[in-house]
Amino acid sequence: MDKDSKKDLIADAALACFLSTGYGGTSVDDIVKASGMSKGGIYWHFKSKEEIFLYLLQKWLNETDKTLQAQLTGNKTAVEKLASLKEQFLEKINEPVSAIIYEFHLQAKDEAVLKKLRALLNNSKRKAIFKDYILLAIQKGEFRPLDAEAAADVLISIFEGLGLQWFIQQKDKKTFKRTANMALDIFLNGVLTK
Amino acid sequence: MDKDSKKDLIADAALACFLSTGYGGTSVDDIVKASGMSKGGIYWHFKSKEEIFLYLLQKWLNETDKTLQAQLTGNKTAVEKLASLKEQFLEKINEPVSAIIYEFHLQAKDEAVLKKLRALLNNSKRKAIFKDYILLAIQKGEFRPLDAEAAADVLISIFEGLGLQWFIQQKDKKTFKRTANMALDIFLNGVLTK
DNA sequence: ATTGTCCCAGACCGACCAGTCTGTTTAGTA
DNA sequence: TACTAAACAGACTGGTCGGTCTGGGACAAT
Repeated sequence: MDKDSKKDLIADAALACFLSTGYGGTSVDDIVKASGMSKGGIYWHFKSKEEIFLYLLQKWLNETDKTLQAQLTGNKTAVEKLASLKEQFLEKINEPVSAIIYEFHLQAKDEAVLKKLRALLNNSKRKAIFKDYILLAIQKGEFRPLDAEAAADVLISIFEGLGLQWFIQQKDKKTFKRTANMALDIFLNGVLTK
Repeated sequence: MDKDSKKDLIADAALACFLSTGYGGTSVDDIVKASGMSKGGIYWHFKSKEEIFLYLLQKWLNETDKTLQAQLTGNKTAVEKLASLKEQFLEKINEPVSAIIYEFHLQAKDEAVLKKLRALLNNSKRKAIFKDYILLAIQKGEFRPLDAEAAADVLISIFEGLGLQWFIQQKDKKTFKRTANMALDIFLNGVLTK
């Protein structure tokens, strides 16, 4: 039992709570119940609820970066990479992590906390991974020459937007898949060399 | 002074609060201060904080639908319409309404409230407006034939995603404009007839 | 056995917050 | 003027929540 295992246990329980009722909607006592620990225990490992969230976010960003890198690198074609990323995306679609980040950002009144949040998000390699993916595709002649940085942001925006649309609408998954497919179809049609 | 003017006065004050600190981050007392009214007055017009939010949301959705329709109908070309919509979008970008809706959705524990929220969102004509816009563009031969319903969702997702990216990152507006331009460029490149 | 430290349990506290209640003013009517 | 009901004002309440505090069990070291 390594040092951080208890910390992760608490964080995992907190994650489950956040995913179902959001950051503001879950009390520390909820995390107490979900983790099976006591309040004293939790506050021995973390100094505040916000710190739990930020710890959790960092973990999640790291993992996401890893899986993202796994999808977007290698010898496959750009189209294939994006398709496999889409599958990954559709599997994880029921976790409204983005919405929770926005929520946390909105209600954070302490400027220091906001600073930490921004630092975490900026430290994520997500954007760089997307950018490299696009640069490589351009280099290989798959994508037409374009501003890779901006295109990376566009791709991120598309996925974010899709995820949040799903979160709000919660219609049938078949319709949503159709929309996701259409999104990638339009995107690829817009960037592939003719 | 018509019947709803006071209601709207309260709602406007509440909107200002929500936009700066989110739904959960603003207390009814905040709205009291911002509106210049008393708690008794507010609760005479609204029966709960949630009701204020939903009233506000309805108002906002109606107005948004109107301006949207103004941008996306008429004799202009599809490209011109989208460009003017983009300008409108860039002006209003600092109002994180979407994020607040997600926040509200996340923390809403009462199922009845969620139902009302979904009903409001479904009653919005936004999607239909986008769909009609796309259908017309296809009919006029500007866009290639495609699933207008799905494409409408894609366009909405792009704008939503862009707005939330901006909300989180808060970098310089110039970079953001570049991204927004790139997004529309890619989209149009993906849907225009060749 | 005793001391000390790590890790936790859970009672407790002060702040805050949505909503209520009582009283008062204002506007309309007769 | 007298009456009524709408439209407030603001003190108050019950409950919740993040965080603290005290105590204690486990376990190693002396």
